[in-house]
Amino acid sequence: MTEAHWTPPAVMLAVDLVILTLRDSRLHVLLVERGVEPYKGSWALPGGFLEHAEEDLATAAHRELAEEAAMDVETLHLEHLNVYGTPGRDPRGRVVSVAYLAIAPGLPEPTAGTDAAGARWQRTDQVLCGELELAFDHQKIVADGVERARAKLERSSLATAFCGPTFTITDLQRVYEAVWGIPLDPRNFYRKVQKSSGFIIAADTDRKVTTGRPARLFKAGPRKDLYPPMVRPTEPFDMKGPEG
Amino acid sequence: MTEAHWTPPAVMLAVDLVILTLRDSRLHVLLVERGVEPYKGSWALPGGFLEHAEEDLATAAHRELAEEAAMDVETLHLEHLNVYGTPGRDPRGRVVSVAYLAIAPGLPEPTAGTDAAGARWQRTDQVLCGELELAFDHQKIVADGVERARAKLERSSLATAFCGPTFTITDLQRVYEAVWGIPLDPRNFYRKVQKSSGFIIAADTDRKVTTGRPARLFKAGPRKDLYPPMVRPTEPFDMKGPEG
DNA sequence: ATAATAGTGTCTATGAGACATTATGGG
DNA sequence: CCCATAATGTCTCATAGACACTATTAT
Repeated sequence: MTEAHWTPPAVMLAVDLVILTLRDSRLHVLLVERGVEPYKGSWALPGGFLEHAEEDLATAAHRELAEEAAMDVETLHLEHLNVYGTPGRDPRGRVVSVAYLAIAPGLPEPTAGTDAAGARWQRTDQVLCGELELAFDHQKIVADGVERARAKLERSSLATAFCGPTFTITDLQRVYEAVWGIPLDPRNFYRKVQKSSGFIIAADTDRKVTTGRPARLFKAGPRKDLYPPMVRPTEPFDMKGPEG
Repeated sequence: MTEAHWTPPAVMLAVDLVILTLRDSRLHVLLVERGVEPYKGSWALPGGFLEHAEEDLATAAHRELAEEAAMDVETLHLEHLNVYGTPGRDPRGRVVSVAYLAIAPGLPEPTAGTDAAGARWQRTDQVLCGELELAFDHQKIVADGVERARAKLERSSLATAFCGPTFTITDLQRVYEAVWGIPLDPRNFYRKVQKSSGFIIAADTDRKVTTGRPARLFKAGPRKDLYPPMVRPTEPFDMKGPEG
């Protein structure tokens, strides 16, 4: 706003969604197959432009999710992830995309919506290593989303959101292992989680039926922020590595 | 993108900057006095609209910083903070603002640039408690920026960026105390920081002149991510408080 | 000497990690 | 009985927090 009667340039605003879930003890991300140019036929994150100038960003995110993947999860909690606005990232012109992150328990198999040729769950590790190439800069967006999820497991009780309404402590451990990508000791995990006051509380329902001793069932506790945090192991610093 | 020949609506894109620094061992944020409507005369974060449709967001942020606060800190590292796009947050129409966060050592007293009537450093605690009301939703943006800074001190070596090129361990402690808003034990802090490999390294320059024993000088080490993190004390969870 | 700040040592409680052991179900 | 998984206990080491003490300058 340099001049009095100058009007700011308009840009196209889009939303992109990183929907993470757990399937077969592996972290998956929701992808759609693009039905229109550009990148027609490529896999991409669900998302799209604002419908009208007054549409709320979160509203647009939910709408795109329903349109492209036929998911009407009104209850899905979307969290702002980042903004991707490098000029040239979209061949259609100046598009600034606001990325949202959602994390949820075993979601249903998606079906392609009106705007997409297909929709499916994809293992995040296959996306991160480049085994499957995504449209636009969506690989970077997925990487940011996964890293955010990893960090959130440490200080928040988010992991319980990956599980169903009730779960065993082993179920919870699987979440941490899948998202962090490392194995954890069951005994120590058990102690740590139970000692974290307010994290999980016993559910007085039946136990989980399985081979072996039946496990107790728990549900998410009232605590949202964990203290002390569940610190994830990191390699120590050796004062000479290229990074850290 | 529902129809084939439908074009997305255009929105006005703005950037806002949360520039944090330390003055007199207190956290301060850079504010400008608005010279134009709306909110003319109110204090607000520096920022403004994109100049043209192809301008990069980070470029716009640096430009606004120079225009409004006469700061030509090209080297200032701006980090994406959040997006504020609630319809109605700006009376001029649909404005989506991308907030950036920067953290730097004792910056100079700002001078009002071409677009602002004034510029000054303001204590963040006075902004957060509402003692000074800001334009738009800028109080919320400041709160988000401060919380982000607090969290970053734990896992990154960011605190050294608040200091000059060399600093004493006490200087570093003042940073943590000011940002976290709590006192720390000097002896334990000393041990902890020195044991964190790669965090700080001794500078073989002179010692700091002061009354009392002269202090050793250090400079930032190569390590960017701290492990184990410098966990900030938090009140324990009592299973009944309204929050946690 | 005294004041003032820098830097070190020591003690204790707690948590992390490794791993043995017991408990409880189904074949 | 054996097998599989759940749940608990024990040991050791590292760290956090509290705080006494020594060191080095200026006045």
